[in-house]
Amino acid sequence: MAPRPNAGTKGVPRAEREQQILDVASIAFGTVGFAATNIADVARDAGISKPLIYNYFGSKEGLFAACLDASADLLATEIERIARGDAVGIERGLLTLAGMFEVLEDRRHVWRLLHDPSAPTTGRIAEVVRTHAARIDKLAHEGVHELLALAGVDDERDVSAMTATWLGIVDSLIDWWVAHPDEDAAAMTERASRLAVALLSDGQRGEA
Amino acid sequence: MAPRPNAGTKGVPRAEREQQILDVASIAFGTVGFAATNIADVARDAGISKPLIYNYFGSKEGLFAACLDASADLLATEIERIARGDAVGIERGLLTLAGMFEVLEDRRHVWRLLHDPSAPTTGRIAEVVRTHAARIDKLAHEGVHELLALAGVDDERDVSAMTATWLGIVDSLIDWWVAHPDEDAAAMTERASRLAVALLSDGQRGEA
DNA sequence: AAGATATGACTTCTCGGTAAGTTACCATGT
DNA sequence: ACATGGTAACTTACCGAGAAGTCATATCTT
Repeated sequence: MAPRPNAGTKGVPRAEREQQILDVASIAFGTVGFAATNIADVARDAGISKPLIYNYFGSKEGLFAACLDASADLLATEIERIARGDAVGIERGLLTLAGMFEVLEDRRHVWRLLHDPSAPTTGRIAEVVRTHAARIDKLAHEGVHELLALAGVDDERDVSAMTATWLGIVDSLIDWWVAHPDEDAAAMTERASRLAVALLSDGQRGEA
Repeated sequence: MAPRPNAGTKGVPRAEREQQILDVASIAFGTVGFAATNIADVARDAGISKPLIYNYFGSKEGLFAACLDASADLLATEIERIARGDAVGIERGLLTLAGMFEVLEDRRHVWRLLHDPSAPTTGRIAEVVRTHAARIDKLAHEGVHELLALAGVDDERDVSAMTATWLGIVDSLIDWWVAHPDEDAAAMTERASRLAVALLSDGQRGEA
């Protein structure tokens, strides 16, 4: 048999290697989505071979699910923590954003995995996504319900639409953040506050 | 040769057939994205065969580009029309939304084609997407710049982040609309106004 | 006859996934 | 000290499904 010059262990322990792979994969999945992500590319970018990924994660779906599992729980837990606080309305929203920026600081793209339309709608991925997304949606809905109640709006469809909008706002701020890597979590938090204040300032009143 | 029972014309003129295909394809691309869309499925759903699609649109990319071309121009033109009006701030935003709901009434999913991360980033698609997206982004940026100026915010990054957020708001409202097909454009417009008023109401002030 | 509308069957190629083997490390017995 | 064997970390080379894209041909209208 011909020798295989690159075979054999490189002495990197599994846990560490898995993390490297997850980092690269999260970026790929988060950037172009599940369907457009190529496992061979992920392997190349992670500096290892394709079978190692399959050895560690089983399948493309398994890899995607692992990316989510590694972070989504942290995220939901943080949001729940803030929900237990006594902030309401816009204040709660801004606090939540701050918490999310903190948690996502080094894994910004993970957020997008929760809303990847090209991800499978059946099987393990769907289940994992649904679980995490439902947890977050529930909290968002609760917060928005509170916020709208303060303004005298109670229609369930209004709350539903506003919840979707709130999640969309989070989406876009995180997307913007991904596009501006020099910004840190604290700066994003300040920026978000500044924009909220500007929107609610006297200049905007009475025009709607 | 054995006869091919389904071959031959069905008497549907090209223009009409193209529109049928575009309708089906827009939904597919808009729902699951470019990469996850299967041309054979599109053909089946449109009630015709795959080669006809290739005959009319040349390639998967050509089909995607045609979906955009058929609608994005209408959309940008409408937004430009509103931008030429004298509305500013939130008011301009709401008017723009109303115009978009009107234009998108029967082609709601098209909006998502403009932000499909799984679409190719080179070639004709990229060019078409960039052209249309740039046109809309420019108007959004302009409107947001105006709005923030009213509140005394001038930082370019703030404007940039707020523009992204605004587009995200539009995104999510349209997504919500897609998920609630019974709602018509007028109802969406009213809903958006109601939510804007609620957000800017006294109940929310002084908390940020 | 010509040209537009249409399709079944095919080719080609990408990409998820796998089989089988290679190298390094480490524990144990002598 | 050093063979021995077990295990973890790794790769090359390949397979097969399925999807993009094509070809040759058929049917309808004028």
